[in-house]
Amino acid sequence: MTGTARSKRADARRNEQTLLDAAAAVFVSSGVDAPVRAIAKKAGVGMGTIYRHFPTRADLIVAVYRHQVEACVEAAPRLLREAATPYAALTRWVDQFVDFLATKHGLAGVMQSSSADFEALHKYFLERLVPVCAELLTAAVESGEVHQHVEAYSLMRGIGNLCVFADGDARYDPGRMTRLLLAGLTQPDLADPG
Amino acid sequence: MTGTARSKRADARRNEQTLLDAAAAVFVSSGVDAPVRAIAKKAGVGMGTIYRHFPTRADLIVAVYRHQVEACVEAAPRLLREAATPYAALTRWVDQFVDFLATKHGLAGVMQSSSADFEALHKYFLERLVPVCAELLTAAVESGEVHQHVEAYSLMRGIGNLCVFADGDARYDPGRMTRLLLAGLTQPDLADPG
Amino acid sequence: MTGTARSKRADARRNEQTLLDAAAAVFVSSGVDAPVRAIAKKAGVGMGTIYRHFPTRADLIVAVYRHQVEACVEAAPRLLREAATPYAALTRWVDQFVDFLATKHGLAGVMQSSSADFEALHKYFLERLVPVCAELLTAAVESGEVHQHVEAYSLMRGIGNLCVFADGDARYDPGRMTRLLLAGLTQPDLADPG
Amino acid sequence: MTGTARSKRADARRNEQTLLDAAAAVFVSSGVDAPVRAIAKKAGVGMGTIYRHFPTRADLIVAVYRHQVEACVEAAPRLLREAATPYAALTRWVDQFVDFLATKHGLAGVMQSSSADFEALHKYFLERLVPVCAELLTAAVESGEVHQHVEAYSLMRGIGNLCVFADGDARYDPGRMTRLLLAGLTQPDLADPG
DNA sequence: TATGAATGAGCATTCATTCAT
DNA sequence: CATGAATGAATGCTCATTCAT
Repeated sequence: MTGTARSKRADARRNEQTLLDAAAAVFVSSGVDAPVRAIAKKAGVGMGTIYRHFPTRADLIVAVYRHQVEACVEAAPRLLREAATPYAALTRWVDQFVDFLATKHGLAGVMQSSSADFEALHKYFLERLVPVCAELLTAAVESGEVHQHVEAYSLMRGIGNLCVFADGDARYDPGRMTRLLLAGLTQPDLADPG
Repeated sequence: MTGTARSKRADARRNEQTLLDAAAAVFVSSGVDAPVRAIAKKAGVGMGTIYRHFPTRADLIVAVYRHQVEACVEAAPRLLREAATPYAALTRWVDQFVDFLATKHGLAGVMQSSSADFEALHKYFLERLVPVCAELLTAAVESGEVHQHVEAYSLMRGIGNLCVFADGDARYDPGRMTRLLLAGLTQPDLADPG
Repeated sequence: MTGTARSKRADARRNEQTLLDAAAAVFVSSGVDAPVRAIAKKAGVGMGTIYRHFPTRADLIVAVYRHQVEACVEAAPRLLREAATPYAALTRWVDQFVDFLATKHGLAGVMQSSSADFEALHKYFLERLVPVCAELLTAAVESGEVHQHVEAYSLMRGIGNLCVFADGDARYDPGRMTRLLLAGLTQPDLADPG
Repeated sequence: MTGTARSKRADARRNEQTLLDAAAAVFVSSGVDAPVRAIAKKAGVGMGTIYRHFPTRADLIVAVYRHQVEACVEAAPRLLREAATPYAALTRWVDQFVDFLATKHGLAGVMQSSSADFEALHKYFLERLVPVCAELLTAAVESGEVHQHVEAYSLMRGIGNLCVFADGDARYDPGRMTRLLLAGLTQPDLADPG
């Protein structure tokens, strides 16, 4: 009995992983808005299977990226310990996030979408990442490295945006751009030119 | 005959302006992805008329925003003359561009898109703006204000990205973000934390 | 110009009639819930054409049956004038309505549905028919022929129900049943058997 | 062995009752068209179990309502004995049937349906009830109370129809309507108004 | 040249039914 | 025998695009 249940669960889990892999692949090539049919086809399953495992698209997207988001969350304390300074930790943390996000076609957009369909996704990303970012940011302010005030939410949004449409364009380097953005934070004051 | 032809052309021009005004209005309320039908209705013309004047959506979007893009292009020399420094000119130029872009629901996204559908749009924006941006950037480098090397193309893309999904989110300020990005350019060196 | 417009309108009108005929035919064979695709196919048009002419299913159903409903509405005064008594007028009016309704597979059901989708339909049928029925009923009460009190709404619902699933069953005669129902109204009192 | 078999059968019966109770509950809240999944969930069993016990939905519906249908069947002789007259017995019998049917969301509709899916259901209801109704009707004719000729089949269909869409509409009373229908049967003659 | 009716591909979603475990 | 995961047909609806008038 337990054996049967266990093997079924194992099957389902295996299948779920197949789904997540397929979805990840399709998201890369067609964006996170890719047709459910396309994902199902890639995974070699029926559409119903997708809906069974992930009732909403937001659920699927969260599931696809959860590991990497959690990895970001978990990386922060370590970076804060290991990096030379809080600002260095922030920089490396942002690097990691950018490495994750830059190739996820459309994720940045949907991650901050206010559409009801993506409510859960929006919440998940922000709830997990904003506090971590805030911690790093605060530490960097307190260490005297960051002089500009920016809300963690706003910074995350900016970083997310810098990653939009980044894949497939060799001439655009989101990592470089985020580094510059962070460098801007260290500026004592921004002269007002107008 | 000439008179008729002339007045016909005048008619056509008037007509086209009506179209552009209508499109601009609809773009504001429904984004640049708004159904052609909606634009035609707003303009009080048939859909065929829109297709006649603007075969692709990219053509229409370019036409709608051409004036403002050209205004950006033309503003650069003046800013370079009038601003206290080249960097100040660059900053004010970027401000102007952001003011334009940030409120155009969906424009930033579509402008950056590498989708074949928006090829023309993408090209137009970059062809017009990148050289101007390059000029300002070069001047700011030469004045010793900007220390970081960045291609104008890359910077334009970054600025454009910072404007994505900006409207409707009171907590995110694309102007502030672009200022920080530009501030990053003035940094003598970016310590490598990893 | 007028000519062109006129011919277009004529085309559209012709087309609309084709649509209504097709819908009526499909409603008979498959009920008023028939797939839009089926109606479109029967009419030899694309689905979009259906949606263009009749944005909601309720709109389509109303359009299909409007003539007959209006015929019922208009018949009442004449019947009241011509029939021997108000009760006779009521009877003949109900006969006419039953003749209309009995073959309209599913119409009775949807006509009284409280579903939001059929709101318009529901309202149309009841707003048109209940007042007429009330008039006939009142007259028959005042003439001393009808002794049982029944709201016109309730009677219409009952008559409608008696027509459900009537087509295709030779052994069930909704006309006969409604006659009996009406005959019940003339009864001075209903003994209470329990 | 016998003991095991017996207890297995007892188990099965218990199980089946659980299913029926669950189905009845779901039918009340979601109608007799409720998804199989919902019923299985309510019963705490897999969907396969439902299919094993009741291969078609009609089988399930029949099983759910069999007791009440049989109660109707069995009530007739008693009513015929106890009621003041055969017509009174008929009236009370119909009342009982209406009380049963009117609150079974969708049952009346499906019971009357000639759809192949519900063939078995349709047949069961009519085969059980028509003979009983015929008996009551004949008695009432013979007692001189009923003057109108109606086949029991036709009457049952009419009564069933009067119960359609009855729940959820406070302004429609199927009991009242069936009483009127029966009252119509007592009428000596129906004048032909045309 | 302008109009807008018509087309139909494309996508989301639900659920009856089957069958491997 | 029971379970419930998987399948995929069915259906509603939108909108870009074409083309007869």
